[in-house]
Amino acid sequence: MLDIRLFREQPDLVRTALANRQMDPSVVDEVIALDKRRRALVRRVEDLKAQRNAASKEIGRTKDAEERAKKIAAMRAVSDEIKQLDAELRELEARLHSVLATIPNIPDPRVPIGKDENDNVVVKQVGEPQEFPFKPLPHWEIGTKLGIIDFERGVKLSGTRFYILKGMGARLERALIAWMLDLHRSQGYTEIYPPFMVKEAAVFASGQLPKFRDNLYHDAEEDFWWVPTAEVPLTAMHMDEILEGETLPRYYTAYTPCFRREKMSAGRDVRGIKRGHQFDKVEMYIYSLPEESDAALEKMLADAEATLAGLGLTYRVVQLCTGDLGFAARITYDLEVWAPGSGEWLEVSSVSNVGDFQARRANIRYRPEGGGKPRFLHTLNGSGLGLPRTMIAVLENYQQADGSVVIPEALRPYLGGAEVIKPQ
RNA sequence: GGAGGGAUGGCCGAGUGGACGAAGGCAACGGUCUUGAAAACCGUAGUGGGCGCAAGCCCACCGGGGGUUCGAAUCCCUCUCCCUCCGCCA
Repeated sequence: MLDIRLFREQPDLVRTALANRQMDPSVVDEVIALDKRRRALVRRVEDLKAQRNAASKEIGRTKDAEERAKKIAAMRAVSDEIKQLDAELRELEARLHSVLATIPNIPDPRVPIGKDENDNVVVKQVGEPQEFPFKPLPHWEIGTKLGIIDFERGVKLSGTRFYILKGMGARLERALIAWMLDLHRSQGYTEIYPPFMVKEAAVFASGQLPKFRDNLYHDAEEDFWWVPTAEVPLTAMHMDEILEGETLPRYYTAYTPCFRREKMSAGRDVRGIKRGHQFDKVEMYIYSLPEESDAALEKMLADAEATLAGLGLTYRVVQLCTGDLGFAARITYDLEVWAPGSGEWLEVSSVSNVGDFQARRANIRYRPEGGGKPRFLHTLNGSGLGLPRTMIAVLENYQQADGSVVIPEALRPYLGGAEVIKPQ
């Protein structure tokens, strides 16, 4: 959520931001008009309330019954008007809120301006796409041949975009999760195990609602929403809190499954395990002082990179342009890992500074050290990493001519010392 | 699922229609006293919004949302959460 003052004081900043995001800037005028009307109404209604308060006190002091009745009668009209204006005001504020709730964050000035993902900028690449003495297979073939991914039974159970991991496949998934959590713990993050279903307010806080309702699963009877990412509970965890300044920054990491309808991606990436309705992810999250959030972004990016480096994978860092930036983000770096079998760079992590955007939605503030008014803090989120695509990269990069897959060294302690996955 | 009891400021806790933004205590902060500290004493302290250059004035907030009333922490409705007991359950 953007600060309403931005619309009053720097409307062009917001218009430009929306235009750079390839969106219609006319909502800005709508917000300004609503805000103006709201303030005029507030003034009127508060004026009447002040009148009423004064009169009520007087009535309380009036002993003479007749005079009292006269005063009460006079106030009845005022009270009725207040009631009516209050109702109007409520409606107006609800509208203003719902319009504001759908306006994305303002991109950081350093973000390259661009139309879509084609204008993203590759910042750096670490490693080179590996040369194979044989034709590397895509993971769906490797997984099937090894007997560690069962697509057919996944579909039998749950339909398209579901699969079963079996034997070393399931263990590899678990090993990756455990290893990532341990790595982030060593980087200073506190491990969190959150609920996987949360209430609507929690999903609103991180920005997935109301705009991305179509991509979320929720219970039809109760207010339960399946988390599309751990970012949701990690944001909402501190909803409506004022944190002490000296406890910042706070570093959190969490594993959760993520549930997404993928309505917008219908027909895309249907092959393999690249895009499922349910997938695992280890997330990093930082609550930061505003003045430190730039540095926090650098740390988080480095921490995410360490995950890929630790697995010995070739990857590149891509800075998203304004047109490809997520709703809540001010600035985002994607990490893309090379998948030689599929022959593509796969997005395994998205590291973003969202500034105070989520903090405003979630009403999370901090009290500056030494006292003072509470202020909104900054939040950052980043995957470290998305599991299925990491799994793809591991399988495709570590595949051998004989069809086996060598296990990255870092993971071996998590797999009872096993060094290779052979057909089972 | 059934029955009952609760929710008040950072914390504890009083308050059942009229100067209550809310007694009292604890904690916090500033000061007096002290060589220093403690104790004691004095004082300051919430959040959001509107108007204003400012000083400041006003409005709202006693779990959330509605309502009754000239006036609500207090009465009514509703929702949420917590506690106790019973039932069921991994």
